[in-house]
Amino acid sequence: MGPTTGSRFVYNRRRRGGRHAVEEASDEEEQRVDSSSSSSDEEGDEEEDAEASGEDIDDEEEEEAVAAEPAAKQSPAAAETGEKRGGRKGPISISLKKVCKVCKRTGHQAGFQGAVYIDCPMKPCFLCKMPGHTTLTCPHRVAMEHGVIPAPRRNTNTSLDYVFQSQVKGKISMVKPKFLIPNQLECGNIKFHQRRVTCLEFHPTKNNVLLSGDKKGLLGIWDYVKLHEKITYDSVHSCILNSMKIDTTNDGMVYTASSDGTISFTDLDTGIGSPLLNLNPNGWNGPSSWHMIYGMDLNTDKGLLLVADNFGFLYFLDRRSKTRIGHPILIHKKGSKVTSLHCNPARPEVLLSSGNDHYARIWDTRKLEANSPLASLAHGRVVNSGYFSPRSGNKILTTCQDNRIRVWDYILGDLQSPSREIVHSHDFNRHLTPFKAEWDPKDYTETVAVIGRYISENYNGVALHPIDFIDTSSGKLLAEVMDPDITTISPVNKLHPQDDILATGSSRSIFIWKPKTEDELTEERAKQKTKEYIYGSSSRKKANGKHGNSSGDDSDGDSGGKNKKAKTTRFTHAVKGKGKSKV
DNA sequence: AGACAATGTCACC
DNA sequence: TGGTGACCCTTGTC
Repeated sequence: MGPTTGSRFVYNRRRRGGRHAVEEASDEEEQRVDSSSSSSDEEGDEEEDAEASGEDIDDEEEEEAVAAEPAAKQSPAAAETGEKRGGRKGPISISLKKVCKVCKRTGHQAGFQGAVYIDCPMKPCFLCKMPGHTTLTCPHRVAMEHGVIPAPRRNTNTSLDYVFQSQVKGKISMVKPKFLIPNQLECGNIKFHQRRVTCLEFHPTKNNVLLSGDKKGLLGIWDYVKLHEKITYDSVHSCILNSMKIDTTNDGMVYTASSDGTISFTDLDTGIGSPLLNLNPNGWNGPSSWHMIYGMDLNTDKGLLLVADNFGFLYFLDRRSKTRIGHPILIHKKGSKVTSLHCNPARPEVLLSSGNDHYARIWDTRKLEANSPLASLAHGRVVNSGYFSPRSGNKILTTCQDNRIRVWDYILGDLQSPSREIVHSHDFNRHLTPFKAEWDPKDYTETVAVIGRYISENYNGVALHPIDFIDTSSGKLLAEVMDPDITTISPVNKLHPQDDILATGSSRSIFIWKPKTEDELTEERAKQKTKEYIYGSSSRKKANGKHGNSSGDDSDGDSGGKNKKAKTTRFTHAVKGKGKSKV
């Protein structure tokens, strides 16, 4: 992990002003992280399919049965023949016949072949979850729309539609502003964090300043124009930093919510903070009593900080007196995590909560009691996030682990079922920060949302996980933003409140994207017709094959399984989605 | 290059 | 209801 030695991660291919763009965490920030730092008492017992995951395709069929020692890997085949896990007495016969690592049957193999992932045909589609086809042939993947299911109650010409037309549409511009997709990697901060990035927030007044939090509780502050100006504070929280909010009355201060059960109010210049709330005053007494805070939002009208924990309760904090107000109120199923909170931008007393109980709920915080939501929006699985639309507050956008993004067009209307369900791959949650679709705060029409994609696509022989821009009014995929050097998944994405800038948190790194310049656009127009929306990224133009996973990696990093995918160049199909344009 | 751990949700008992 | 084990495209370290 040599510090930077000429990090070959030179990201500003465009060399604007010759800045060097990518830096690694500086020495003093870099701490040795040993993998046994957290309790290693849960010893891994997942030895099973190590063998089956072999990816080479040479066809040595069957090899000898072997007498295994108790500690040896248990053969999947043995597992299939009813050999009990853990019952490891005596010799076990192991057949090394190639089996599918997913279903343990022979005759097919799931896994990456080059940059293409071959599904196990025995499983339902990984994307839409329906049986009968695999991800590769899923209609939601093949269709340009990327999978929109129109809701039953669309365009019914009822009085509700009339209300919607007159009240809502009247307030929002029908003329789409010129909208550029920030699809060009401008710069990156590699391994700025010690653990995966969990949240990002642009500073509302200090231009070019990005705040970031990670799984260890580290708070990062980075000026991405002055690339070297970056600070991390590691004493603010002791574990996952789940949410951040800059104080609206003092923009030098930030509220942070963490799985350590505290809310901190921290000075951005000094890193010195005071705990506003500690839900674990008695320390660790086991997981059943440990409070974690995920959802947090500020009601600027009333000067209230709203906070919710992993047991389903909502807490109020008075911003000025820094004290708790009232009792905690149960807003989701008792014992279940509240994943996000959002105050309506137009009516701050209206709150949207999302939870692990498969519901998003709307509340009136002025008369809040348990079991008194204004509405409960049912979802198929855990709801990762829910947001009101950023201007009118009339729409709702939720991200659910059933691989669907749901949109409600009008909160005063019938909320029984969503106006739209958009199939989108984002259901992985175990080792990644949960994906959250977020509105573009600059979009007056309140249609564009951004969300990272879990499932990979083969781009010129490289398996990449794009960041998707989605038209929530139609379900259309507006743009897939990716770069061949970013081979990791990008679950955390934030659009700048004013500028055409996208910030991405991917693993431990942070990236900044900008739209192409006018010159580049002109050049591109000459080549192919490009309309209002700009698709694709430089990656398309890069020579295929060579790619380079993360740039031949920065001397310490991205080695491992992912590279296998990235380096393999056998499959170099045409790029998917090329030439898409316009909406 | 390959093993493995970290770790959230869900089905099942 | 609480415990347990399984889990399809991870990521980074050893």
